[in-house]
Amino acid sequence: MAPAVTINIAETAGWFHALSDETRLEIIDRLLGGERCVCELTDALDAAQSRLSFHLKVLKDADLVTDRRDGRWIYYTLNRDTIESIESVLGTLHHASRPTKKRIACCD
Amino acid sequence: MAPAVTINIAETAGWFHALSDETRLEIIDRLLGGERCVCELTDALDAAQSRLSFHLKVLKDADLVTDRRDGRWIYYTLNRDTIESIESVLGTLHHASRPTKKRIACCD
DNA sequence: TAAATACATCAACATTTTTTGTTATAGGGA
DNA sequence: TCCCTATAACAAAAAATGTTGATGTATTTA
Repeated sequence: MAPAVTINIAETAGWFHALSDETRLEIIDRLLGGERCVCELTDALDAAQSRLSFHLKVLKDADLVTDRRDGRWIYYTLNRDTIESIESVLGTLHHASRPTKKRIACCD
Repeated sequence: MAPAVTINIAETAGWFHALSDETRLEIIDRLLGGERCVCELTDALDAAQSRLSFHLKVLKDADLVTDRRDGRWIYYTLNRDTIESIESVLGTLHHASRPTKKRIACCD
């Protein structure tokens, strides 16, 4: 069977893993409204600070958010470039050339 | 802070979870070429049958693939409708209204 | 310079997921 | 019918993940 080279498996798995947790999706959802500092997110999600910090790190490692410090606050922002990259992977899955015919043989 | 109602958190997390594993992405990558039976995938991925069966079930439960039986073989196919739904979630994230200005106050 | 604030990091633990090995079931051919 | 193959299902072991509480580190303010 032809090897598959369509997508970067490891990078893609990393992105989807970062997006596969409800807490992290809640964070992202809040960030849709613009940048937020950690304290706002802990309030909004009613979560312990260390818990938020853990999830923010996962998102940051996956390049889904960026942060900037302003005084004692650190503001997190959605990284729309990465989201665009993920969209394009899904586009690949969606629009990949369909098979021209059904299977002919198998397991021989 | 405004509650977020933009996406269905639980459903979205489920989809992304199914896509967050390298073995499952490999499977999907092979399915891009058309439907495949389990034995072809075990050969291609050099994975035990029980392992493949587990991951195929995860993909099936997430509605990312469908299967059909033909004699002794069961063929798996990508479900492009679901992929389309996931694309649309990402579109939401990507195109969500950007904030009009920087933060004004925080944590007071 | 000491105290307070905002956040990161670490270690311990519980829970969930994944892998592996084994057994069960269904279809096809002799 | 009996046997062989393809695959699902189950159970136990191994690995990964998330939560919590304690501690560390910048930064600001008194």
